[in-house]
Amino acid sequence: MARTSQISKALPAAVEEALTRWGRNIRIARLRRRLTREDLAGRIGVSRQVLANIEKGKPTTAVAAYLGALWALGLLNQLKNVAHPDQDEEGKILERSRSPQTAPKRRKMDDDF
Amino acid sequence: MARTSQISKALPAAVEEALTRWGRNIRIARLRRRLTREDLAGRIGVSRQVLANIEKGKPTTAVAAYLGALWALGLLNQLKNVAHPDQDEEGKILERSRSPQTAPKRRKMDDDF
DNA sequence: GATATATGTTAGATTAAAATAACATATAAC
DNA sequence: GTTATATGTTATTTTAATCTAACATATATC
Repeated sequence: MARTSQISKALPAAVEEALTRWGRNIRIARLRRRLTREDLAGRIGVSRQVLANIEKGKPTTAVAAYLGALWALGLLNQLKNVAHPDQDEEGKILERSRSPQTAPKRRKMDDDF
Repeated sequence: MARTSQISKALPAAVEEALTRWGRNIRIARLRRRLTREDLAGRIGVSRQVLANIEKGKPTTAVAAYLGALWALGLLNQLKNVAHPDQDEEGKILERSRSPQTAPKRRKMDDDF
């Protein structure tokens, strides 16, 4: 990315762990399918070095490369509901704790989806 | 990333959709928590422009920025088992279909975890 | 009306991500 | 042993992601 963000330079442990595991799992899925790095990288649309970085859990790699790997492996569906509002229990509680329509504090694009 | 990968230039529809939804959900979670872009961006460790890109689902943004956003919102746990081998039904079938130890086709780092 | 705040948008500079290539190593097949 | 393949590793070049900053817009508050 260049000018590497703070987040990528000082990774929270939980993020680092998630990335490491994610990469490891992608590697296992690739090997199970008997795909070489070059094969899978070609299907994803990245160089084999980038796929190597993904399997290492490199934080500065583009999100599309990671998702592309999952996609090429047929595992993307698992990500569909990440951060889905219905599953955000804390967010739901916070929202409920505010008087339903009494808070005129800047509405606008709360519901423009 | 620079020299933008193929994957980021010609996104598979499923990946684009996943990213768009992901960004949208992050935005909703942020608003529910009454956090400004600047606030959340600060907690993540990115500029507010990068957070804006995330909420738009930009494919070339670093994966750590996306995961950092989930982390800062307390939603990272949802990602823990992405591509987990135990949940990779197709991969498990493929592995089982190979005679257990009869295939000497390059073993080596199948199990170094 | 005026003010403050959040977000949208743009521009320039910095810096490293990604591509490509070459070479090394390790295993499998012969 | 040799050959072929997969992966690891390094270097160079290209390119754009991120930062910072400034300005515009829209809403909320006064």
